[in-house]
Amino acid sequence: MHSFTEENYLKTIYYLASRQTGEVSTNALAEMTATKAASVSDMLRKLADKQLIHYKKYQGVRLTEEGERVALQIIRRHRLWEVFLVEKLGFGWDAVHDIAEELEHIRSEELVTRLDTYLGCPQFDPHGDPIPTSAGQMPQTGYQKLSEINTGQRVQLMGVLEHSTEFLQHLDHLDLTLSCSVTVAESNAFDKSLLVQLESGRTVFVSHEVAKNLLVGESQ
Amino acid sequence: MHSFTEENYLKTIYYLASRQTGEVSTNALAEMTATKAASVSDMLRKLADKQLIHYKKYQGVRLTEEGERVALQIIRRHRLWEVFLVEKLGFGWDAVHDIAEELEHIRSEELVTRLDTYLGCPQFDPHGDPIPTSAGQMPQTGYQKLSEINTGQRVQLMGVLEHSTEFLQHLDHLDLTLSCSVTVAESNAFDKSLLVQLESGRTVFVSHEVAKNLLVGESQ
DNA sequence: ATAAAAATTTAGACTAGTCTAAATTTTTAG
DNA sequence: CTAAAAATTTAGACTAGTCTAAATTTTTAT
Ligand SMILES: [Mn+2]
Ligand SMILES: [Mn+2]
Ligand SMILES: [Mn+2]
Ligand SMILES: [Mn+2]
Repeated sequence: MHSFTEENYLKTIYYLASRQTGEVSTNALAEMTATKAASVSDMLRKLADKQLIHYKKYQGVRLTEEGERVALQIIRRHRLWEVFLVEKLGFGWDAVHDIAEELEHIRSEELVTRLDTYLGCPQFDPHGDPIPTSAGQMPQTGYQKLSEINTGQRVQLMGVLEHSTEFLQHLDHLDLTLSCSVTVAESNAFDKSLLVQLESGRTVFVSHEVAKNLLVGESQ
Repeated sequence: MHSFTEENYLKTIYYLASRQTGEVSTNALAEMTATKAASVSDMLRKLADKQLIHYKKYQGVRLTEEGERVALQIIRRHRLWEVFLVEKLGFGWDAVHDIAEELEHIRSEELVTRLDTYLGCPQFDPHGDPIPTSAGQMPQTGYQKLSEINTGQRVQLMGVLEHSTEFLQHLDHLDLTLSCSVTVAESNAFDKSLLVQLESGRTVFVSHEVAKNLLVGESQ
């Protein structure tokens, strides 16, 4: 099948493509995978040979249908394992990503099927990210960033765009957990920071940097 | 830390050493790892450089204390994952070995600790193999081979020495499951085959080849 | 429109792990 | 004790994935 490395490139291409329009650049991939552009170029040629990406030299890449299928399968595994680690083993949501990065490469269709069933076919991972279906579809969510919410509106915290341990621990510190309801009490015009009221009545200060990385949906 | 490949060599050295006296030979390792003797020689030099094995050229190898510690850790992970796959995900005991071969290399101390707790700190894997302790001790079991049991004796099936899918499915077919009690009804002097009586009263024919690979303990 | 800057690819080299073929050491048999 | 056989190691080569430095292409700015 495909090597760990190939799987990781495909996943990264999918991720970068989902956050922009047009082709994904060599440099963006190099930064994301913590390698050099020269190494990325080599790998892109290989992935193109295997028909996993569309690639014209100097023009960036995008996934083929087959490439996207593989990418979504890896993302599905990653997110299912994250659910397992949090729901069954009791890990914190800030501690599971790196372990899932390894578990996602275990090669067994049967394992994924059984794991999914065992977990009750979850729709979202511990960070609110939707879990691709076994048929290879990425469920769409209509969430907005907290930074785009008007003052006075009440919304529910549905996901995060940043997955670093530091960021997630900061949210824990602020008592901002997934699915909690919050009201935007004040918006500071100068630095775009927010004052946000929790259900408990307590208000917390949320910087623009943080608000940009929080996904929210209609309350209730 | 150590690469997958290094971990697999250490595990294999441990396995071969446990089934013989004296040093493990290059050829034995080559056969077991399905590589060539030349490749094994290269790797042995590397493992010796890392102080994981005692190695004198042409004289075979044995694990150092550190090498054994690493080997036991991998075996512990392998067996805990096998318990998970059978007990939690509902896999058959004949289907878990290959998946565990991959899962055993996931690098997280915390993961193993939590998995162990989650599984209720099991002492044995689905094949009756003892699970090394977190302190790095391999529990000793005083089992005998079914092929060494005298006619008329009643014993309990405690483990298997052969882990192939084919062998395990054959046992399923014979209704020989772990912890079932059996009585040796007849022993055939010519081919050493046995007639064995199950608790149900039914008798099954067990070839010497099969009996050699079944571990039994005192009944009850 | 062109020159400088930025992005990308190519060239050549390195490591881990593997192989075949050849050389060396140990073991076995006579 | 010696010669053949068996086991093991060494030599040289290959692949996947990576790197640095150099070459090439594209983009940007005057
Ligand atoms: Mn993750
Ligand atoms: Mn996640
Ligand atoms: Mn096994
Ligand atoms: Mn086992």
